[in-house]
Parts: sequence; structure tokens; C-alpha cells
Amino acid sequence: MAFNKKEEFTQKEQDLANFAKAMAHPARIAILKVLAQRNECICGEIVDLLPLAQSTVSQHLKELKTAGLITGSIDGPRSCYCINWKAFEKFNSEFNFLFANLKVKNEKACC
Amino acid sequence: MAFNKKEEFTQKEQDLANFAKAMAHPARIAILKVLAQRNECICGEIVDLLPLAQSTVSQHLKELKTAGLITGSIDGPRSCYCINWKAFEKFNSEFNFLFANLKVKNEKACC
DNA sequence: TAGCCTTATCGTATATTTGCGATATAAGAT
DNA sequence: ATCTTATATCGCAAATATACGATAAGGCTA
Repeated sequence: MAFNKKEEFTQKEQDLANFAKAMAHPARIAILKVLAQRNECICGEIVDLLPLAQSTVSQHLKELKTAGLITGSIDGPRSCYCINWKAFEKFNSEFNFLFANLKVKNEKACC
Repeated sequence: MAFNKKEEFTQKEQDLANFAKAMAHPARIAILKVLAQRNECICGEIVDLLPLAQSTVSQHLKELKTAGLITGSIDGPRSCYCINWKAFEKFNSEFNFLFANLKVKNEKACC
């Protein structure tokens, strides 16, 4: 039991879920916020802004990167992260599509 | 170790993360899709549409309900679920706020 | 009442996530 | 060449999520 059944859903469903999962932790939301508030890549600083150890922050950054929400270039001792705007646009429109559907239908909500 | 540090972030960050977490599984995305495609509450059917056992689907429904994404009235042998449109609107605007920020800033993306 | 059908909950096994300290790595400074 | 500094990765412990079968609970029907 506890087999992973995720592959049995459509690719779009999996993509959306993965996007959501990448944002499913307040630390990662906080990181995205910091990146969003600047015009440039963030190198350090992020660790200082979060109540987490350096290794943990690095792990969260890796997850965001793997999910494609941010890009990062590792320049030796200092890394450089920024938002992957394209990915956000893509998933934002996916979400909006879902929400739009809801909006129309819900005129007749029954419970 | 592995303490739960989630409470150390702002309420908004936690709320957004919880919303994302509720959508962070393809089964739950699929459930929301089904609910979105109908004008009425869904009672059974959902189990038939997913490649999961009845108890597992019930569990996912519970999570969606706990997160406030759907409402449900348990009428004895047949339950009735539908989308909580209000919650979606709220979080959609939160997300859009974040995305909007990104959009403006990203003109000067550096990596 | 007894049996049936539908949905929820419990118990449990496994998988995944979270978090930290320790350690590695890699560029710049001395 | 060695030291410093910043970041990544490893290894592990604890917490949480996923999934199922078994069972309970709650209305219907006969």
C-alpha cells in the first residue's frame, strides 16, 4: 500500500499539482516574495530573512528550482536566484482557467 | 529536529501555503475539476472517476473541505460536495497580487 | 427488524517532506 | 598555498502525507 498513484492522472493535473506543491510551504512563499520584491537576483540575504538554518533554506531553493519556479546560476561561492516569470505566467493562466469555470457555474450553487 | 517551523511565518504566508497544499495532489485537482464542471453538488460519482479506493477519495475530500476549498453536507448515506467559490476568489486574488508584482519587476530580469 | 447501499473513520504500512548539523565545494583574499 | 566565506550536499531523525482494507455509521427498502 501507499503506492504512488500520481502517474495515473493526466499530465496537466500532475503539472498543476506540482506547481501547487512547490508553493505549499510558507518558507517557499516567503522566498518567492523576497525575489518578487527586487529587480535583481538575490544571492545571500535570503537565509537572514528566514527563521531557518542555511541548509534548510538551500533545500527549499532547490525545490523551487526543480519545480521551475525560479532560476539560479551557481557562481562558485555566491549563487544567484530569480523568479522564472514564464513558469508563473503559465500556471497562473491554468489556475485562472479553473477559477473562471468555477465563477460561471457557481451562480447556481446549491450548498 | 524536524520541528514544525511553519508557525514562524506570517499568517498570510501560511494561508497561501495551505491553499497551495490543498491543491498539491493530482487527485484533488481532479476532484476540483469535476466539481467545477457541474452546476450542482456531487454526491457519489467522484469515486468512479478516480483511480483510487473509496476510502482514499473520502480522505482527499476531507482535506479539501478542511482547507475550505469545498463545502459538504453529509446527508446520511449520500454526501453532497461543491466548490467554495469565495475561498477560491480570495486566494486567486492573493496569487494574482504576487504574480502582478513579478510581472512588473521582471522587465529587468538578470538571469 | 434485517439487509443493503453509501460514505466516513480507523488502523496500519510505506513514502515523502521537513529540518538540522556536519561536511564538501568553489571562488576570492591573504 | 592556505584561509575565509558562501552555498550545496549528505546523512539522519522526526513529522506528515498517501493509500488501502476493514469497519462503523446512517439512511433506505423489503
